[in-house]
Amino acid sequence: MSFEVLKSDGFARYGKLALAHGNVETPVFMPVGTYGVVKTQTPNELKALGTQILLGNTYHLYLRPGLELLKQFGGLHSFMGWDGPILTDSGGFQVFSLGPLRKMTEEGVLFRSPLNGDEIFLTPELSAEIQQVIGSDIAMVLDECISLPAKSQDVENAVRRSARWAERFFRVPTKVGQKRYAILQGGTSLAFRKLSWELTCGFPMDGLAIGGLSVGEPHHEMIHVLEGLAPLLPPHLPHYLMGVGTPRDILEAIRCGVDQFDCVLPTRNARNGGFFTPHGLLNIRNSEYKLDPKPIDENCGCECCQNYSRAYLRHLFQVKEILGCRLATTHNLYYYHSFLKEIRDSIKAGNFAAFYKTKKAQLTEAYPDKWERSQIENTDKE
RNA sequence: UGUCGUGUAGCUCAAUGGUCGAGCGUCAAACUGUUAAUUUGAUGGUUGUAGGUUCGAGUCCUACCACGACAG
Repeated sequence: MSFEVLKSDGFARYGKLALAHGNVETPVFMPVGTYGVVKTQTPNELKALGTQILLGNTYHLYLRPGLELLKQFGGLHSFMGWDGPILTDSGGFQVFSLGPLRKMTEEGVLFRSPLNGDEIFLTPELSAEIQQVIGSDIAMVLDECISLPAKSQDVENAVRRSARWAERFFRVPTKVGQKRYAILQGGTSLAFRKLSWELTCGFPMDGLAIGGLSVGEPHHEMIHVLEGLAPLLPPHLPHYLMGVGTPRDILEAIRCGVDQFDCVLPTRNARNGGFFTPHGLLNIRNSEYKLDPKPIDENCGCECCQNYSRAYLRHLFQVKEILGCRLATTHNLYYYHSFLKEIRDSIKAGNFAAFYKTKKAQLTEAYPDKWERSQIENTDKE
């Protein structure tokens, strides 16, 4: 068994995932390193922050540096100097996010490279091949992700096409040591989510991902899907919620049995001056921090909070010095990894339910979603 | 002291005699399997001052003020 649930509390589980490049304790947050680098951080720094496994991207790595170079280096691990586990996304998300630069067909997706306009035809088989050359510990099937809200026919089409692509993906012979995850689609409809599972459950998967969430729907709709899905997810497989999310989203998803997460929020927000704290996102560029000698978070043990004031960090962003991006990324990843560790500890200790209750109250206030924020604004106006 | 030139947003500059704009700055907001150290929005003006010509002046005329260049 490569995945073992060591303790559970409701649907929440603490587990161990054994991969070719080491073991991973779950639930786990996987920082996004699209191009074979978590922007601003070295592998050693990532490890020190508590990173267990990284995410890389098939589509981007295929464009640059390309297969020839990756083959020459024997894969991404040795190329980037990271000896821990790597999960690669299949390029499915780019099908969705690259918008007008692509053309969908049943056979695959025709992309136009944003770099030089070259045509790239990404198929389930090619995605599998690229991920094998990359040498990731976990490869994802190529799926079709759509934005929400969507017409029910479009959601169903995405579910069915993703399943057909998954079938082709799993026909490609496995590479030794590489796990493969299937992906559920279905938008916010539980009926389509169930259909997606029925069409997918026969494939020889090592893990199951939930895709197509956090793509425009309100927080409570995402939670609704996760709650409905929780009893359906096969308990012996690791569950991966793709692209999610805020600390609050993650807490809720773990309650619903999710084991793995990835998200650009901690790293992207960092570069835009957004620091994650227990009290919400702190925008260091705001003038209220101009003279503030306090650290971002007094209770945080990261290098950034141990050594630098808000005033200094704001200064770094004002003058666009790279160190600002670095320190913010350091802080945010430390925050995410520490948060996940707290959750793992609470499940291990058998107190997840109580932990969830107090954290939920805090985070609901600290991280209201777009829909809730507009409610709050309307209340203020009255 | 004289001659010439220049005065428009915090800064650098636009604007046939016909509603003074832009970039940067400043202040905010957004960001969920990264096309993103990005994007969006807001703020910001007695056009150096005082007169004059004109239906109408940032623009033309006069004086003054400030700054710059050159000449003594």
